[in-house]
Amino acid sequence: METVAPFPYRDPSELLRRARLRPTRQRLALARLLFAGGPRHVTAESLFAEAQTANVRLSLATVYNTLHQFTEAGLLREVVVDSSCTYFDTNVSEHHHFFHEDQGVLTDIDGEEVNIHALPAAPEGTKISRVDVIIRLSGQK
Amino acid sequence: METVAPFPYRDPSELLRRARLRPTRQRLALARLLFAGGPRHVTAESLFAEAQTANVRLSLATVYNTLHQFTEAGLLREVVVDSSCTYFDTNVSEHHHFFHEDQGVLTDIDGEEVNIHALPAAPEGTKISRVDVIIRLSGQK
DNA sequence: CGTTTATTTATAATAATTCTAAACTATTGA
DNA sequence: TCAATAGTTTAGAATTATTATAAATAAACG
Ligand SMILES: [Mn+2]
Ligand SMILES: [Mn+2]
Ligand SMILES: [Zn+2]
Ligand SMILES: [Zn+2]
Repeated sequence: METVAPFPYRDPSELLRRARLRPTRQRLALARLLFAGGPRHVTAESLFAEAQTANVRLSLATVYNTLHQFTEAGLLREVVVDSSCTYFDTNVSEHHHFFHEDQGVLTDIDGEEVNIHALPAAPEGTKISRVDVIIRLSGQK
Repeated sequence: METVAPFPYRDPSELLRRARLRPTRQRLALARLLFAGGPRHVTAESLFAEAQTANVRLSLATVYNTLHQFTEAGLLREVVVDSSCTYFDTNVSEHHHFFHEDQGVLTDIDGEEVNIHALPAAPEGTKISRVDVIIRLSGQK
């Protein structure tokens, strides 16, 4: 019986090649951390800490550079939920979020679980680049 | 024929009294700027600039203090759309936003124009404190 | 009034992020 | 294989929105 992996694992080198980014030690390590498991949400600081723990030696500046390069390449997307800190999401497909305000944690909501009925038209001369739905939660767990 | 004001004008002194904040020159001036016209969205910097132009002498620290005090009193609400800058909204009733990304401008969407059908349940032990819908726009106007 | 308490503000501190420029590394194509 | 080139990393400085500090000022209250 075949099981479908919970997340399409992408070979880090392949991924960097496609993004036209040189496969440096730092980028490979970050790609592994980001994409080897299931979908996740990180901040520059959280990913940096994780790299340290995994004994990957790199600078925080490289983490920022890489997160932005990956975002530009469409491998990540930014989620704005907190004005003091930028979150990056490895799930780039259309979906919305719970934001656990007490813990500063983002979790995904399945695409079908939020249904926006009656979206207003974009004003003259503009086009909708994205619709973000953030359900802010308070309380434990 | 009576016309309904587009926004319930609130007497600044009355407003401060109800919020249990002393009616200082600075707060009165900011309350006037914020609530005398129609609903609006400001940043600390934009409101500070406006005060300067109106020859109200106050410090930027007072603008920040006042925006937070007004928010705590329920006269304003924060809107998170841009990780580099905090927006405050004089419209505290339930509604959603267009965010004009090129200009950094927020505009209101009427409550009825967005209809979320099928909102997921809050995870165990949490409660929904707010649902934010941001329609991000690119392009002129 | 005079005393108490809240407010304002200049200024310093903080913190996330970006910038700079020098050192390092991957790629390329003779 | 190797030098030249172009891209990458990084320490450290700079930036920027925001918050903290603490002294001066103003409002409230009896
Ligand atoms: Mn952070
Ligand atoms: Mn701002
Ligand atoms: Zn997500
Ligand atoms: Zn609004």
